Amino acid sequence: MKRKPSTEATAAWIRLMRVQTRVLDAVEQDLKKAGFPPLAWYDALLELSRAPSGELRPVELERQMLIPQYSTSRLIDRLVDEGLAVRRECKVDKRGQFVEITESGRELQKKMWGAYSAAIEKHVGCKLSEADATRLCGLLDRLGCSCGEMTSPATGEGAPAR
Amino acid sequence: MKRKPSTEATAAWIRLMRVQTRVLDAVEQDLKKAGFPPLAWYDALLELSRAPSGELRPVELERQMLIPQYSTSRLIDRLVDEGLAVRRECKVDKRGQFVEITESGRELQKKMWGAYSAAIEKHVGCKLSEADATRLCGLLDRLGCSCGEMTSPATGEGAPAR
DNA sequence: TCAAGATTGATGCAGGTGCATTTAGTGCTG
DNA sequence: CAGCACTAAATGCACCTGCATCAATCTTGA
Repeated sequence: MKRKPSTEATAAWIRLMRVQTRVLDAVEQDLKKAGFPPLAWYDALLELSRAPSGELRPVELERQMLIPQYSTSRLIDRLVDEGLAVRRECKVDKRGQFVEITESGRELQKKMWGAYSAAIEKHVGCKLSEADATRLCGLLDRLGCSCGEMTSPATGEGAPAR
Repeated sequence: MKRKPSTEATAAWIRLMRVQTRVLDAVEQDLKKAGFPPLAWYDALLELSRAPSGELRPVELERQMLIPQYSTSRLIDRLVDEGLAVRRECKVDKRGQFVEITESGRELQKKMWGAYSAAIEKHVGCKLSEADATRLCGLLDRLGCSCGEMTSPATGEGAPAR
């Protein structure tokens, strides 16, 4: 009950850590240089904009984004401070609330997608054929044990989940 | 000059972010639960222990670990505080210094490798065949544009580079 | 040889994150 | 309906990180 990982597994582990860090840093930098906020903001705005009436319970957002509760709470604080979302009270459960994306939030999300998608293409897309990207997905999925749905169509907007 | 990433590339991007986060968190948690310090400490100790006489210039460590200068400086502070390394003056360049691993540092590094390697096996190794691990390495390397050497032999100890 | 510039390492500050706890409200059970 | 366990969200604290900057030293080239 103390089996050692194979050399190959260890190599894969190292690659996974290094490459993710590099690619993420590169994409975050591109976004920052274009004057945009961090990716986490985009993710939250995307989730909100996709929600039925542009609003979600914080606890939903938390589950979608796979980040801890306090982290969600503070992310919402920042979005609200910037006027990208508003907190609305939840009448059926007075402990809770709704967070609703504002028009300004929707605009930012759309503008960010331009820079974001360009960064994905630059740091991932153009380095892999579509077949290889699919292969990579398959291998990664095995590690993550299914991490969710396929990506969306036409408007196609991707959300990571740091 | 604004080509969009393919659906496949976007999916790969998302997987890369999510899976790395999950696997890293899982490994860090295992280490923490076993009462060990963070992975970054292990990486630093490993680099030091591999160095010719167990000592390196901070600037070397920085390059090995691919972390920023100030981060290295503070990591060394912590190692020194815990008695895992000592700072020694550098006579040939009075701006600089050497950081030398202590016996206690070497012991910790070895003990950590037990828990660390078990975690790699648990969260990566046992989910992929060796051939798949190799394929994954190949695909990831294409994104990172060569991220270094193969892993070490017998004593085999892996270092990421967050 | 000496001033300009590069390099090494540390640090103050602002902000982000994890952890534990708090506050408030819900809902089940006896 | 009283009590108790549970869930939603916020927050105080410690620590970590990034950025900018500093002080000290080295290198260089006129």
